[in-house]
Amino acid sequence: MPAPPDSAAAAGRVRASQAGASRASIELSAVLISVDETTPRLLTVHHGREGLGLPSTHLDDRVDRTLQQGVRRLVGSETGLPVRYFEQLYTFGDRGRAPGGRELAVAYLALARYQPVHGPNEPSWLSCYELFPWEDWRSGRPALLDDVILPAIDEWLARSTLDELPTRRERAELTFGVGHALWDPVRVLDRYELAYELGIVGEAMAASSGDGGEGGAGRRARAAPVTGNPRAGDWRGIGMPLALDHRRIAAAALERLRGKLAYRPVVFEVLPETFTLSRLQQVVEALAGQVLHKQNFRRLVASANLVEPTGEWDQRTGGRPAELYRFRREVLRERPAPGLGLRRLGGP
Amino acid sequence: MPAPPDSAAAAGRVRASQAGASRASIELSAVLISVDETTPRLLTVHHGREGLGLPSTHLDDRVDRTLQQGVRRLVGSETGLPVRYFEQLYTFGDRGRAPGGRELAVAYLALARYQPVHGPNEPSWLSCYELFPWEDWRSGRPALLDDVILPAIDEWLARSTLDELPTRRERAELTFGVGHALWDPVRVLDRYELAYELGIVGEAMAASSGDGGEGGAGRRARAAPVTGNPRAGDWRGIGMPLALDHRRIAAAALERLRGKLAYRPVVFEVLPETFTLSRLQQVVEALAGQVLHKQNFRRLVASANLVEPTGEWDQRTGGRPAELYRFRREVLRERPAPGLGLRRLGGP
DNA sequence: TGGGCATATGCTCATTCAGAGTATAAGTCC
DNA sequence: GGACTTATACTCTGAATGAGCATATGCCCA
Repeated sequence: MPAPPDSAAAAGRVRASQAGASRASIELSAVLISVDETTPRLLTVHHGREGLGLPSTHLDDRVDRTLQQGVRRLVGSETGLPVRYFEQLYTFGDRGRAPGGRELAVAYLALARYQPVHGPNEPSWLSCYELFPWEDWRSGRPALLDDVILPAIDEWLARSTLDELPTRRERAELTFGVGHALWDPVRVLDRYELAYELGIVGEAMAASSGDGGEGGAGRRARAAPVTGNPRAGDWRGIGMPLALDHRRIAAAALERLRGKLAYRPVVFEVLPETFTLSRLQQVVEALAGQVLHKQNFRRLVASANLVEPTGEWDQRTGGRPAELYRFRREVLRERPAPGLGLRRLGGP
Repeated sequence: MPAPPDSAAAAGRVRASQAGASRASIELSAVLISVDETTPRLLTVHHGREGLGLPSTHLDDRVDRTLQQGVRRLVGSETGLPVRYFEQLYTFGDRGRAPGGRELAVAYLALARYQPVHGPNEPSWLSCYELFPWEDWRSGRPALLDDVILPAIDEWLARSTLDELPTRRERAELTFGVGHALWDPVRVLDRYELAYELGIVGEAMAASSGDGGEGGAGRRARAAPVTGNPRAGDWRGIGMPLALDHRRIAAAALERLRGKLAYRPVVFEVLPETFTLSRLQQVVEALAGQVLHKQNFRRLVASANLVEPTGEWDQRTGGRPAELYRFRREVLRERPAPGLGLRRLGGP
C-alpha cells in the first residue's frame, strides 16, 4: 500500500523550505505548584526590572540531554526543592512573546511538597488565586465576576459587529458560564485569554489593545506582549501580572492540573507521605477552587482504593482525631485511569 | 507578600546561564489523522532515503507568526487539505533525536475529513494500525501480543536484576495489561516506548539497544534514534517504522486523540456534515480500536445531545434506511466536558 | 464533671447512569 | 415471499452519584 521507495528529488522539497528557516533560542520555564495550608501556590523568582516571573533558563545544550533534565536543573538551581512530578505543558512560540527576536519557551508543570524556599533569585510561593482571583469559588461566587468581568464582557459584546456577536457570545458562555451555561473549573486558560482580550488584565492594559485573532478550533497560542512592570501590590487590572507571558503559562498549568485531578492521582505529589482524608480533601479543594461534599469525597476516595490506612492517628485536629492514610501507588496498575473521578468536580 | 521591587543583580543570574545556551533549529511536524471506511489513517510523505515520515518543515520565521500558522502552512503545502482541528501535541527535544546537532520538533495533532490527497512529496494515508498493529482490538485480541510482545516482555523480565524486576513488572502490567491488569486503550505511547525498549520495533533494532532511562514520573521524552530505511513491506520488528522518531510522535498523537474522544467532541471533525449513527460509531470504534455496544452507544449519543436529526435518510445501508444526523455545536457551551463519555471506552 | 463545640466517620435514600439483553421496524437480495 | 441486513425502541439490573442524617471521639471551659 505505501508507495514504492525513493523519490529523493521530490522529498528534497520537504526540507527545502529551510531557506527561510532560522535558529531560535530555547527557553525552559517551570510552573512549580504546591499547596500551602489552604492555598495553591506557584513558585516565582525575580526577573529584575520585569518583576516576578516563572523560573526560566535557556536550554544548555552542553549539559541537558533531555528537556526534562533541563527543567530539573533549573528548579534545582533556583530552589533546591525536590520535585515529585514533571510534565511537559506547552510550547509557546508566537512571534512577539518575548522582546528581541523569536524565542521558543517550552514550559513544564512540576509538583512539589510545600516547604519554605531559598535561592539566588529570591524565590517565593505566590498564591495562584492572586494571579487568578476569579478562579477561587470556595467561598462562593467571586465578586470580581459580577463587578468587573461580566460588565467587560457585556461591553465587548455590545461593541461587536453582527458577524462577531454569535461567536463572541458563545465564547463568553463557554468560558465564563455566562447565561445559563455552567462554570467549568478546568477552563482556566480560556478565561485568562478572554480576560486578556477584554483588556482587563494588567498585561493587556500596558500593551496594545484588541487583536482579532484567528478564531479557529483548537487551543490558541497567542502571546501576551511584554508586560509593564508589575511591582508588589501595585498593578492595574484584575489579578497580579507576571513578567512576559508568564501568567498565561501559569494559567495553562493550572488548567492542566485541574484537568488531571479527575483521572490521575497527582494530588498525592503535593502531600506528605501520610495525611488525613480531610487534608486530602482540603488540598483537592484548594486546587479545584471548589468545595466538595465531605462524605461523598471520602466514599469516593475509599472506593477508588487510592489510599490505605496507616493505623496512626492525627490528634491535632481540634476535634475527633483523624486516621492517617498513605497513597497506594499500586492503583496505578490496577485501573486504567485512577483519580478522584470528579466528573464535573461536583460540589455540595 | 511578594518581595520589594528590584533585585536586578540577583535576577541577572536567571538569564546568566545563557553562557551555555545555544540556538536550536525548530522543526514543525504534523500528525494529520482521518478515518477511512473503517481504518484510522495518518498522512505520510516521502522523506527521500529515510523513507516515509510525517509532514515536517522548519519553522519559517519570516512567514509564520504563530506555530500553528506554521503547521497550517505545512499541511497546506504538502496536501492542500482543509484541516478542521489543530492541537499542539508535544515538543521533542532530546539530544540525538535527529542527526546533526540538536533539533527541537514541535508536533501538532490535526484532524481532517478523509479524501484522496495529492502533493509534491507523494502524500498518502497510512493506516494507524500498520504502525501499531497491537492497538486494534476490534476483531479480538491481536495475535501479535501473545506471539511476539508478551514473550519479549517475559524475556525482558527474566534478564532484569532483582532491583529492576518490580518496576519492570509494574510497567508491563500498566502498559500492556499483563497479568490481571486491564488494557487501557489510551496508553498508546507507553506501549510503543516499551516495545522500543524491548527491541522489537524496527527503529530500535536498527539502532543501539537498551538504554536504562531515567524512570522518573511524568512523560518520558526519550528519542528514538535515526531509523534504518523503512521501505514498503520490508521492515523488521512489529509494525511499520517511520523516518526518524516519527512513529513515536504518531503514537503520542493517537494516544491524545483516544484520550480526547471521551470528553471532547473531536470525532465530528473527521466526519462529513451529516452522518448516520452507525457511521459515527464506526469511526469512534476505528479510532478507539475497540468495538462498542451498539444500543448503548446510541443512547449515549442521544442523551449527550451531541447530535440532532436532519430529517433525511440514508438509503444505502443495505438494510433499513438510517436517519442522518448532524453535530450540534451548541453542546460545547451547554456542558463542561461534552464527549462520548466512554469512561473506559467500554466495549460489549 | 459535664455541656458545648468541633471534627471525623458511618450509614441511608433517591436518582441517575452504565452494561447487557430482547423485541420490532424497514429496507435489500434472490 | 422468505431470508437476510441494518436501524431503532424498550426493558432490566446493578453500580455510581448527589444529598442528607446520625453517631463517635476528641477538645475547651464553666
